[in-house]
Amino acid sequence: MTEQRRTLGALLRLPHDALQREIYGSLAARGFPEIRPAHSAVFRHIGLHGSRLTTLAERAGMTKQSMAYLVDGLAAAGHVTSTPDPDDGRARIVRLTPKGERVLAELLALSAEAEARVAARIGDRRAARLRRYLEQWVAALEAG
Amino acid sequence: MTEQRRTLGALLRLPHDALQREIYGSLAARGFPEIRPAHSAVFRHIGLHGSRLTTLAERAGMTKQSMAYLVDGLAAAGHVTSTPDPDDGRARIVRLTPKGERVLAELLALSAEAEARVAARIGDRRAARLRRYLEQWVAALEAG
DNA sequence: TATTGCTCGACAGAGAGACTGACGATCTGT
DNA sequence: ACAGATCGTCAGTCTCTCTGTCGAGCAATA
Repeated sequence: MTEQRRTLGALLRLPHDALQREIYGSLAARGFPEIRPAHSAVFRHIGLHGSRLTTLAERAGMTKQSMAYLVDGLAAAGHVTSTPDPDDGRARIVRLTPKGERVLAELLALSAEAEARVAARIGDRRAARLRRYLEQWVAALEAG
Repeated sequence: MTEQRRTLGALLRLPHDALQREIYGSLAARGFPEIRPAHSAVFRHIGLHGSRLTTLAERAGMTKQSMAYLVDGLAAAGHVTSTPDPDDGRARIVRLTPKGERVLAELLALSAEAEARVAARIGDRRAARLRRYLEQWVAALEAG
């Protein structure tokens, strides 16, 4: 059983990858096989009434070009629309379609279900603490 | 301050990415800019006396071709060698060079340093619990 | 021993997802 | 009115992963 010590990086990556497989596997089974993990950058950051491409890119921490690539894919599959901004001739507003909103809802639900399964495996208390510590870590990161 | 609830996936991904940036940034600063995160799949799984390509691929959960791509890069930069297996004419044994061993040592050291910084930010006790809960999660994953 | 089937690693090709650089169109502040 | 900043796009590149195919070598058996 000589448990070799894993790096913290690996301890984050392994559960993350498992979570991702679960969630996007279920999403595919529920009728959205075209949604890939990278698309979550759009769903996570898009506003209720739409957002600019540049805003999305900024929030997701990626280039406009990369975000455009993701948005194009989602637009082709009918999950978002991209319409001209009436207030700015250069800009376009990306909005979720009803189909896209269903996907977002599914993603949030699947995420919650996955978290509940984790709680079932390691215990409610521990799962709650795990979340809290991660939140604190993230807060520290964001503080600088 | 309307803290919106993040998914557990995001709470794993954000610290993971930050950790990765820290570690590979420092590694570059210490003279190994050619080592990229994907290469850790090799360093993490290679045995003390070398391993077969197929074994590495299996352990890393990727195809032989993908592992060969990573190994080729490391071999070109002098971090590993790939020599014929005397016991099996088909196989080749991938081994760390002294340079590769230095990289492995740096990676482990940088990982430990990063973990210590986390402990400094969220507290020793919490960091220890965080690691323990993640280990339990991973153990549960491996159990099936 | 000869054959049959499996395994090892390589070759070729593809695709996702990120990047940089350059650019025309448009907005904004002076 | 103009200079400079910003919006999104076009074109090209790179990393990292995948599939499919294949020749060479190993192992078990008829």
